[in-house]
Amino acid sequence: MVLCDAPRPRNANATRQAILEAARERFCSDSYDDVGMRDVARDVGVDAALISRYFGSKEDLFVAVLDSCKNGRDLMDGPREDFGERLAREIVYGEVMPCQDDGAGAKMRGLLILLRSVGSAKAMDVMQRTSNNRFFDPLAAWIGGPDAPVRARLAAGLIMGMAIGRELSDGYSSLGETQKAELARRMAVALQGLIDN
Amino acid sequence: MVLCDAPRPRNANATRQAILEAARERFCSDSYDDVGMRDVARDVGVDAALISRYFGSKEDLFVAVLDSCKNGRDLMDGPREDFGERLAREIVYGEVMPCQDDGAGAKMRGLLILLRSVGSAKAMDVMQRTSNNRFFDPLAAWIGGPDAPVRARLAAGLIMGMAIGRELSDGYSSLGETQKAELARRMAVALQGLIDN
DNA sequence: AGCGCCAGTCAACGTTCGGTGACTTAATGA
DNA sequence: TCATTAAGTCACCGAACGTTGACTGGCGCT
Repeated sequence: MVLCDAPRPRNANATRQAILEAARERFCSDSYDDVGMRDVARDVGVDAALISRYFGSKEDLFVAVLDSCKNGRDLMDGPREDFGERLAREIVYGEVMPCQDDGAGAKMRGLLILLRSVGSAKAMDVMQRTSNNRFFDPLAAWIGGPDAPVRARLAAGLIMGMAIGRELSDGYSSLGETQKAELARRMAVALQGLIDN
Repeated sequence: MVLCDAPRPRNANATRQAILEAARERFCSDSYDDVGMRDVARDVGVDAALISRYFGSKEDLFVAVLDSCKNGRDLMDGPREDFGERLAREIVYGEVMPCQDDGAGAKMRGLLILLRSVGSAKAMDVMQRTSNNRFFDPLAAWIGGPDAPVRARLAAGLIMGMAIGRELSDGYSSLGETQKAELARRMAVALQGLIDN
């Protein structure tokens, strides 16, 4: 999305930041393979060569984007007894997708980016590292207790799977409003059970 | 995997079938974008042009592969009260990945292929159609009852998410044997709860 | 044996990709 | 005002992709 046709003021830091944000937006809505350097460059209104210059390689850009996202830890702030409901609401209703700069879904952004690029061989290394450091491990630490790693995997699995199912089902568009509410309710219960139990 | 260096006997049907199987294997272990026509062709020991000739386009080949897989309905054969445990075992332990021609994971193959290519923009259309026709809908029908679609989404979500988590965690290699068992047990319980409840 | 058909090959096309190095242009300090 | 530095552009590379059309060679039929 080109925001302005006027020539960008020559400010390396600002441009670098703009590239990072454009890339973040792209990686939020397309997989690693489907995001092209030229796409990101066009969004910023800059030549693609500049991205290589600032960030090195595409993979480095991807890492920088992931680092720029809020830590997965933020998923868990809020009362523990609401965890399931908060997450379920965030996934079933629209706050996940849009990926605005500071929207309600900001805390989901890192996870969303990871989900988008699941299956991309080129991004696998980065993904595995990041998903552990930023998502599984914090979640397990937050859950606590002896079986925390196991329960974290389960909770994360349900969250990821539902987010993907949402993609596959085009935002659960085939479900009516009451069914959607029921889906959110049931997901909240299941999720809460996974971390409480 | 080239099985034989001797020139393939001139049999269009057999060759077509061989291409289909090689493609199925490829799509099982790599995403749509990461599977190249030349890769498949090399596996069969045939020129890539032949695939275009037989199947039309890459997307058509992908559709043909999905059609050649067992219907998702097969996931559900077996006693209903074992559903959770069967699926959990299949996902936590190794039967999903290998994707041999007639292995125990054969019934998971269609789902696995779908999961691999989640996120690929080029495969999205096919994926959405297939995942509904072959996976969500049969599962909902099997579950039955008023909230079947909702519960099917949840069960499918957990299954998909755990399968993906398995990818991200390199086969849950960081978990010990007892933790793995605990993971399978908890997943079985959660899954069973989603369809029974 | 000769012929025609068809499975399969080959070389090439046009595109797109990520990345590089040389260039131009704008801002800055003396 | 002018030279220097850094920001940004431009043309291009080599590789990979899916796909095409012309070609080749072996098989079966008469």
